[in-house]
Amino acid sequence: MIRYSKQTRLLLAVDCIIFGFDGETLKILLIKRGFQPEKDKWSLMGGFVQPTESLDQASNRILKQLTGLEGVYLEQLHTFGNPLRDPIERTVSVTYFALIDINKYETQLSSDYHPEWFPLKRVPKLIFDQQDMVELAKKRIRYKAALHPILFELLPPKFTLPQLQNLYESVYNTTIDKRNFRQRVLATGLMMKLEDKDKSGSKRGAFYYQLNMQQYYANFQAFLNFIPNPGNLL
Amino acid sequence: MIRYSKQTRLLLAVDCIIFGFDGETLKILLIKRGFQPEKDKWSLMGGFVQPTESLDQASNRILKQLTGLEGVYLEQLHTFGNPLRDPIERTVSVTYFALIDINKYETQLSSDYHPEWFPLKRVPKLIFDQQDMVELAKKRIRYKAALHPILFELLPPKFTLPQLQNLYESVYNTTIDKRNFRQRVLATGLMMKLEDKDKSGSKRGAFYYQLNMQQYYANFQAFLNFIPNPGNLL
DNA sequence: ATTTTGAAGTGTGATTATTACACTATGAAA
DNA sequence: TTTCATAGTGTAATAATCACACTTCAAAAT
Repeated sequence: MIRYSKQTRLLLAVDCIIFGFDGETLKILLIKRGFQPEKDKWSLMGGFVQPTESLDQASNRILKQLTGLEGVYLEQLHTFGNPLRDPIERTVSVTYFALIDINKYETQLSSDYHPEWFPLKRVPKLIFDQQDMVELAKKRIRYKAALHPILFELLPPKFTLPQLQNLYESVYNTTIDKRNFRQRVLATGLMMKLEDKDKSGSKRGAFYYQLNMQQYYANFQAFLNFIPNPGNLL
Repeated sequence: MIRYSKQTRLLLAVDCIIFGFDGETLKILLIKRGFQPEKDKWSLMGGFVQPTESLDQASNRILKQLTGLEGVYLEQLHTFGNPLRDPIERTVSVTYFALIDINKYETQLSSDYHPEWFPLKRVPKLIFDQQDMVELAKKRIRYKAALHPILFELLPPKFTLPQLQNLYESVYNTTIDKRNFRQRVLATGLMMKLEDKDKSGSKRGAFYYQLNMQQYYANFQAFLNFIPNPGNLL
């Protein structure tokens, strides 16, 4: 086999920042690392890129390994390549962030990794430079969600407007006027009102909505304004 | 030395998409590839990541190698890792895009690589998946410039408003009303009007402006609207 | 000297988007 | 039938955006 001689080869890993929303706060899923170094420390779910797989395939594999989920929102975030980030051997890490419906996850939990959900404000110390990865992912999700309807990926297929508002408020750590929020999001035409209500949150019940997938895909790249004064909040 | 045994190591490269603006059109800088495979074909400037350098260091090194420039705008774009993208040996490429002042470049040109500027509409066939890299870079620059004042990086320190407008019009392949454009950009407070004029473009001459760096850094993350209806143009 | 020329520069009114803000409706439980 | 907690609704004021056409300047030509 011909090779590019004299060049250094190195390890390539993929690490996933997995976001979920429990109705209250935005959380990320961490595992207890299963091997040395830093064994049993809290860590992002990750793994080495295998010889025949692409980076997207690797990240999907890793996500499925932990959550059992496929076909979820997964986007490449950034590649971290500081030469000393892994003390054992140089390893470059391509990070992805995933947005999953926390309910779908809970039923298919793979417990090999002792995974746990942590609210973003209470993320434990992480190994290597994973703290930076999480920070960057937080920034990115806020940035992107201010303009594009990605947060729906965190909700079940049927959701209520109060749920959606909670989600936005928790992502941006702010409060939004109910009337303005409803007007704003309904004006996008992304949501269809359903007949039935969610009665879990109140006696009166709140109407369910679901995404209009046509509109969703058509408008995904448009600059939608989901939150007031987004620039102030990032 | 302890290592992660049994994992495959692979080559890591950095490729740079270098943008410049000549006053007329937005261009990228390409080189004739100096080694096999695909020797002498048009290619992005790139190189392998060296054992002791970070990815940012590698991209800066590569950019300097070609242009002689340091301290220019350089941002990580995306990492391409399709296992078959390089036919010789698996090589993952971390791409960066650079925005440079084309005038600064011309004086320090390194000709070892037979570099040439190509208008974005007339980019020749590129090797491997570099076509995808360029497409993505184009999208990213449009996306980002719609919200953040990055295009100033393509202009000399002193520039005129007609120049700036030309730049925006050429990036978005559109025309913008002069009055609205001036109002819009001056309202950001990013620019300071200078005493002297550029007389090269007209008899009357256009006033030079320069960036107010305070404002520039302070407002960089804010969502500024530089072009009308950005969502329609991306 | 006067005129021509070509780009630079300027202001306003109409439309649209955004914001602030407070009460009523519902239905279960007490 | 009253209480309670959350769901749901409208409007007016303000701000942002858009469309649109003429004047100013200074060099070059006459």
